[in-house]
Amino acid sequence: MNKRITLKDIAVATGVHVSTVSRALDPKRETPLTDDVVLRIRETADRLGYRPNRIASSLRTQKTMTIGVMIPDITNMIFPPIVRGIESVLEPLGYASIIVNTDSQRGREQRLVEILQDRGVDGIIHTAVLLDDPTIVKAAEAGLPVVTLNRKIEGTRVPYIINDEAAGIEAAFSLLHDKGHRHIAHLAGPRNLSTGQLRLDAFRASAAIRGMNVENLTIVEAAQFDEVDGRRAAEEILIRDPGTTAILCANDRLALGAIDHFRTVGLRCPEDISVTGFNDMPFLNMIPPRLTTVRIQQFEAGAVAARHMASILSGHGEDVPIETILPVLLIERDSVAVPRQA
Amino acid sequence: MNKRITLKDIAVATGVHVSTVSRALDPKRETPLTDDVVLRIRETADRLGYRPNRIASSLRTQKTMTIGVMIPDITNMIFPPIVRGIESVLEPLGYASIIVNTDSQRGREQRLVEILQDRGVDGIIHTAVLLDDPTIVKAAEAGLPVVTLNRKIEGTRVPYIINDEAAGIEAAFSLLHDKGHRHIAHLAGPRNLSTGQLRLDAFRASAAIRGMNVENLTIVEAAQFDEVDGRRAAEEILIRDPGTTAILCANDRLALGAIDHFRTVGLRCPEDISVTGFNDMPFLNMIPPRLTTVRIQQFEAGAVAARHMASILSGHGEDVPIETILPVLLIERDSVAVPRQA
DNA sequence: AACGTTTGTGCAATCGATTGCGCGATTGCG
DNA sequence: CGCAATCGCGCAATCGATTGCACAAACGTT
Repeated sequence: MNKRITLKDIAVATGVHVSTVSRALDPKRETPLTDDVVLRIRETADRLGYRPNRIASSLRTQKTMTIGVMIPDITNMIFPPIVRGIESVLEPLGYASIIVNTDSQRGREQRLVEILQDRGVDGIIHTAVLLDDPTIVKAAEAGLPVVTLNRKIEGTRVPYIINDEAAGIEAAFSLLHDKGHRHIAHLAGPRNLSTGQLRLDAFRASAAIRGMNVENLTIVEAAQFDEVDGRRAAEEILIRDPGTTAILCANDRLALGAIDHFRTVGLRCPEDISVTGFNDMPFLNMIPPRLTTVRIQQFEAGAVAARHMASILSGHGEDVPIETILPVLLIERDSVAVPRQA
Repeated sequence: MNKRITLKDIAVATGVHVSTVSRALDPKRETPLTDDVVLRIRETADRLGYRPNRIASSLRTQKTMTIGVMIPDITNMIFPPIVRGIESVLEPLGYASIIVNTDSQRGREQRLVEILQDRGVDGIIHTAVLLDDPTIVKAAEAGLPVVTLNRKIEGTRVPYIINDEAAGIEAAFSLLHDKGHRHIAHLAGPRNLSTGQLRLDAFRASAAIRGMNVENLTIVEAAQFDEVDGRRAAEEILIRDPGTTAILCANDRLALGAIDHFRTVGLRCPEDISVTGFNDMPFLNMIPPRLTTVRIQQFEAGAVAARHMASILSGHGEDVPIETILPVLLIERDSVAVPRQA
């Protein structure tokens, strides 16, 4: 167990003071040093295999070069690309990230923010889902750099990156409407999640601009963004309005569940009923009927968030826009057709 | 920006020395203290909202309560459950984890180990894939606690957790053989990845115990564990042995690719050719034909690895077994049938 | 030649928590 | 009642890197 090399070791080896070694090894050196000394120090440093102790450095400088990444659940397939997007930007800059899963639980989220702060993260990238979580807001107001994904925090200067949910819903709605659908139901996500609420609002807006009576729309809210609730909600939609010819779902998994329910009651998609999803998750194009859906830019969203965070941390916080809206893309596949009796 | 509370602040507030405060707040206190003092300190501590500075603590104790988790790629769906399994154990114990993606690149892996060591991680959990990566071995030999997943490191005392790959392959082989298949090909994974090699070996073994000529087996190796290579390799298998009635694939994605290729050449699965996968990845049961595959315990594997790591870190390293083999489960679905001309 | 600048380096404090050592006070025992 | 053992707590060093300040040497100026 050979001891780690420290500045002191190098200082002794070269016969200078540790402060000089520190300065010689500092890339953006403030104090002038003789080239000769710098060279000698550099040389012995990597001859001895010196690796700076980040802990000590962090203690002194109050910077850990670590950022916290809060996500609901890494096993949800839409998040890994976001994480990689973040790291694609932050890792080259020397930052490491601590990823925590909130499981969308308020209490847990609060504890995790504390944990991250205890560890002295330089900032937090927060892929929010809960519509109201005061913890992260408080942290931001206390001066911790925060960037959020999918979530606007009103009344603060916290930058946020969101996908153009409204445009995505509108594109899907437009497609259904253009095909001739007039009985379009919405299988909504949980209203306490930002994406659930936003997509619901967008759905109503799309209906409204086409002169449809917003009051009469069939809208059923799922409790979870999963297949089980998709099935349940789809069943309820058919009960509430048997004349439904198309269902615009708040995400792919709900759509998959809905289609599965239709199968059990003998309805075929898209012949009997059209369905659209949202997210375009991996392998979706291998599950029949290949779902028409809206693709969002996950990797890019993470990368943008990370770039903004990096700007803030390097003191250029004023350059980063409060709002960044990423474009989405309608992916037409096989789950939409003209309504049966048009 | 209100300053953080430190031990010194509490010391001043209660009129004792910081060392006393430190001891009073230490749950496993070595030095005896008056209950009164402890109480007063504890009380003022959380009145002031004290949160210990882990950085300072780490510097002094040489423990960061952080472990590094190295995985090939978090966007590969089999890894998120492993990560959650790890965290389910480590987080309650006060550990945080830094997750890094190696992308199965040797050079990258080496840099990442260094990065983790620079950050003073207390240990590394390494979900290995590359069959030979000297970096992690060196780190382990240098005294860093290491536990590996999916990978045995010969000649060391590094504990490893593996799924019972051999049993899984044997189960799949046995199923195919029992159905009457005698021309069973293997669509192997990359040989430089541990799972690729292990499953290939197991395939040969299964064939051998049934008296089949191991030399004559049709085995094609994919360069990547993905659908594209699955298609390519499947095509080659049919060229090499048109009489093939079943293909045992080294993982699900290869199997999916293979089936896709069969579709393009007019072969149906399972009517014309049977296929098995490995891993039982999410949503696999929604992709037709529902693949018969071998389920591995990802979450549990991560949890076990974490438990072993925790044991080592708490000084009970001698209690952890070098080898842990997790059972697998054959999941029979629809991609296997009796051969066409039996 | 005298004096003010620069220039290169050392000194020492600092970040906040931990911990071996030791001192004074209390307790126990004979 | 005296001495030793124990107890409770303070002192100060320590972890390793960073950085404001001081200081000496070298330089330039008049």
